[in-house]
Amino acid sequence: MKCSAPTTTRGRPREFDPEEALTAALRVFWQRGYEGASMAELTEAMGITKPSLYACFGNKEALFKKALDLYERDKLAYVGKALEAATARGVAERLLEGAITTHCGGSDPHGCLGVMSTVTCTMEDPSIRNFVTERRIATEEALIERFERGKTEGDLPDTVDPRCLAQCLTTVLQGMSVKAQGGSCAQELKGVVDTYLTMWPGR
Amino acid sequence: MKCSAPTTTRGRPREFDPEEALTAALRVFWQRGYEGASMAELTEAMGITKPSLYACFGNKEALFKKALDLYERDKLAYVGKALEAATARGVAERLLEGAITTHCGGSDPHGCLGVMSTVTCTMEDPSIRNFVTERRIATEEALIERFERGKTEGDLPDTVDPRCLAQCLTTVLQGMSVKAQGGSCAQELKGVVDTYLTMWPGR
DNA sequence: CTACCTATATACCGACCGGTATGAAATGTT
DNA sequence: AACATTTCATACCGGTCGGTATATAGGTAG
Repeated sequence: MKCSAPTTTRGRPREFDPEEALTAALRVFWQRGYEGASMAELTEAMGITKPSLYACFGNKEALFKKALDLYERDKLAYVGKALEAATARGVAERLLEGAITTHCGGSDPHGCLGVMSTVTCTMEDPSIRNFVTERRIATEEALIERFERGKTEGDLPDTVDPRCLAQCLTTVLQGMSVKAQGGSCAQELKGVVDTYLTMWPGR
Repeated sequence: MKCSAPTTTRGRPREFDPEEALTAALRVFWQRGYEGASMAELTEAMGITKPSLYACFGNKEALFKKALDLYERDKLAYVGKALEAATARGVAERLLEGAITTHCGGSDPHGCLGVMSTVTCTMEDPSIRNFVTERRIATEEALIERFERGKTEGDLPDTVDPRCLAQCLTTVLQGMSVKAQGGSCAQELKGVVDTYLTMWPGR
């Protein structure tokens, strides 16, 4: 990978920090979407010129994938933590509250980059679409397995299908992202979460 | 409005049907989004040339608004019908099932044009964003009022807030649109709907 | 028929798109 | 000092974007 710092630095040293630049790029993609983010806007936010960007990150598509990686690692870390909750209900609570703070929080753009990409990249070239879809399916499968475990542990009634319950929860989470992007405030989403958790079956 | 047929037809008659053309434009917007739909693609799908489009519909933004009007009138007619159900649960059932057939149905593009526009037009000029937001809020308010009525009629427990319940339901509906656009099939959404309706409070 | 009006088709506009060629500047190596 | 290597800054590439000027074709009104 070209953007990783080689052990022996030959040639003119790079004048910017790739991680900082990638963080800036992530923010642009986050609020403009993949197509909506222009190279001009990206380079300006990253504080570098286009040739530097292409030399370090490849092209727009590769930059987006790296930004999405960073996004999942930093902003979606709460998902992994949520799966470690003691009960199925605890998992749902942590996911829903994490979604509020992450997608409706302080200085970051509202809404989920993954959801946004799912919606906008329906017709994009398959490379980037598959990249987004894989991540989504992976976390959903992890959630299903967690609820299957919860069912064996008595967290969920025998009547509920763990797969359907997991998909219902992700549906709510994705809907919350839409609402956040549409301008809903954290308080409004809090009401949705509380209502949904009241309806939640089991412990 | 220029595209309405005047009673006395002077000048060369138009060679296309504006409603048919608008239907074709709606389909393009539906699967490409507002920004993703190019004028070239639109004119080709509509079977007319660019000057004809501009003369009849104004510009891209005006065309999109007219298409969104048509969309709500034709494809979202089930929403108005759903509000006429006898009970709050009946309303939810009709909305959720209508969402499946509409957003995951046969020949039409998957997903909801309104949700898609909400997500993609976050940064668009305010004119089109407000246009989308107004529609969304209007239907949400109607749903809230319907659930408030349902609560007085005993459809809902005293413990639930009709506003929060309505917003929770719209969250699920919007999430279903995301899932449909992401490739989920009707059967998968059916599982979500069934699970959610099982959790539904009251009749 | 002539005058007038409107829709059509073609070609074009400046602006922006993602991406790159080019040459100078800055380092390590010899 | 001379060279190899890498980054930087500038200017530029063909293509597409939304939108339009222009001229012609097809109608009604008189």
